[in-house]
Amino acid sequence: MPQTAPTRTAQSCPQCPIRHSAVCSLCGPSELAELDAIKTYQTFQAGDVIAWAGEPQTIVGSVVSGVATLSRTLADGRRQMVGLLLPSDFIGRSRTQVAPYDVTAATEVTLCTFRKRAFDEMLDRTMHIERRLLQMTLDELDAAREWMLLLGRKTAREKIASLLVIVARRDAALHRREVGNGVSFRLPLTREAMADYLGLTIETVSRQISALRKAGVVEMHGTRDVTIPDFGRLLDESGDDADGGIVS
Amino acid sequence: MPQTAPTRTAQSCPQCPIRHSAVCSLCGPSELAELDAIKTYQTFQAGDVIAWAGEPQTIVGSVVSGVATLSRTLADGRRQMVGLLLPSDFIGRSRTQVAPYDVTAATEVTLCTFRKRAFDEMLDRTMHIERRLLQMTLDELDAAREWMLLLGRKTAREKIASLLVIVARRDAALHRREVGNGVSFRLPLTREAMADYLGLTIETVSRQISALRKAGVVEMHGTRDVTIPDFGRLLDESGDDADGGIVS
DNA sequence: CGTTCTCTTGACTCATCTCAAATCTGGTGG
DNA sequence: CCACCAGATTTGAGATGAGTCAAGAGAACG
Repeated sequence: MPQTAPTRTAQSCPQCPIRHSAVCSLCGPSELAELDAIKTYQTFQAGDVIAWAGEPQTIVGSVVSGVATLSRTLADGRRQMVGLLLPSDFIGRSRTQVAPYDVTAATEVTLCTFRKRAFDEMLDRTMHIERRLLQMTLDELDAAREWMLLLGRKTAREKIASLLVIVARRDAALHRREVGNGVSFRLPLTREAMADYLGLTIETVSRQISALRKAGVVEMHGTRDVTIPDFGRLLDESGDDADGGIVS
Repeated sequence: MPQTAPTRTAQSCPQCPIRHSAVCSLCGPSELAELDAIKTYQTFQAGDVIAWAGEPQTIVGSVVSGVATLSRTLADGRRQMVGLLLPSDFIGRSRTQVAPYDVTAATEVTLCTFRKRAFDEMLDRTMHIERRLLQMTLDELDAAREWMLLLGRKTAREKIASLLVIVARRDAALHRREVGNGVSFRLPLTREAMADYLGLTIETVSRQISALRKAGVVEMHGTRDVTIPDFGRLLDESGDDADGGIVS
């Protein structure tokens, strides 16, 4: 694994793309200035490991752009992704030393990182960061539980369809569009990453994508670009409650 | 489902069994008095539904004794447990209206519930409750992710062994003992609840327990009481990193 | 244009599920 | 105290979805 050193750059908070959804989103101007003083931007290449499970925690900060993954590995090499980190998501734990997960860049990833000590001290002084961190952690917990339902009870085909729904929705949200018939997007994950995400093997992922393609549920252009001609059809395939169930 | 009305009782905070681990554990005497004023104890019978997914949220509070479960159900009835609520765990979400999960009493459960409005106001005024809630939510997130690894990558036999390890550890912690060879405990879950927890069918749960019994890994006395003659052996069967990996 | 990696497809195996029946357990009323 | 019942659990036999192993087809890259 060719671990390249992260690139460091600078950028100011007010025009930050994640200003209104990241851990700093409840902060006022003075708190923002404090954060500004302790932050550094770092960019990682796709495939780079940002943090190893069990190693002392060196990084806390937000994903500014790109996709990173959290994963755990069993002694014999079986691997399960347990989190997907998208722009504005927070990496690392305040007030603890070791992360129990591998953090890996799935695409090129830029992070806004904070000096850990200074960040922890700010947490103690202000309640805005901590409050936002709680909201975000609760959202992560909901996502993790939705994911548990997928892992425990869905078929391979439903898992693939569910993943496509998630990526389509996120992509639409990022571009401030509605998901609808004919949406196109690029998969930010390799087949292997998809398999790790869904608790499947690469071969099964590949077969189920082919099956959905043959059934006309998705159209593939090359191996990463997807078009969904009928989004409702994809939703049906995902196995989720058809009538929306809990609208979120 | 014979839904009995919960029993209401009273108890004072200082001698509360979960005083030092619940959401109130960082609170000082004055905050504790405030909480005391807005709390009510409620007891539910095994099998009672404490909250339905999608219904307006009526309860926020802590589990004082007993075991409750969080679960989600797919349109066609497939069911996955997504959380196990033990004494001191917090039920409900502040500042939101609907819970996305069914909350069910697995055993007789006593809750220390708070008036929602008053509780939310307290959250805004003090930081101790919110801080503790963040710690607890992070712990829940870690547990959820560990669980995802189990659901996505472990075999049925490993899943059963893992569950037994978890229950044995929790039971030992509750009685302030070490887990060791010869530990005994009672399973707080039916076979069906175990199946929902592990993403299996009850038949597979039953078969794997029988297999572990025949292999001498566990001894069963009746259907709920378990003895583990060799805890290390059970750990091996759980598939987790043998050398402890991340010691937590 | 090879080389190398990723992805797809095929053939076969096996773990887990499904359907069905037998057995056990705890509770109830006689 | 015992017989009986309903629900929970165990066990069996067969079906099947996903994994494994192996090979071939595409893409990406120098």
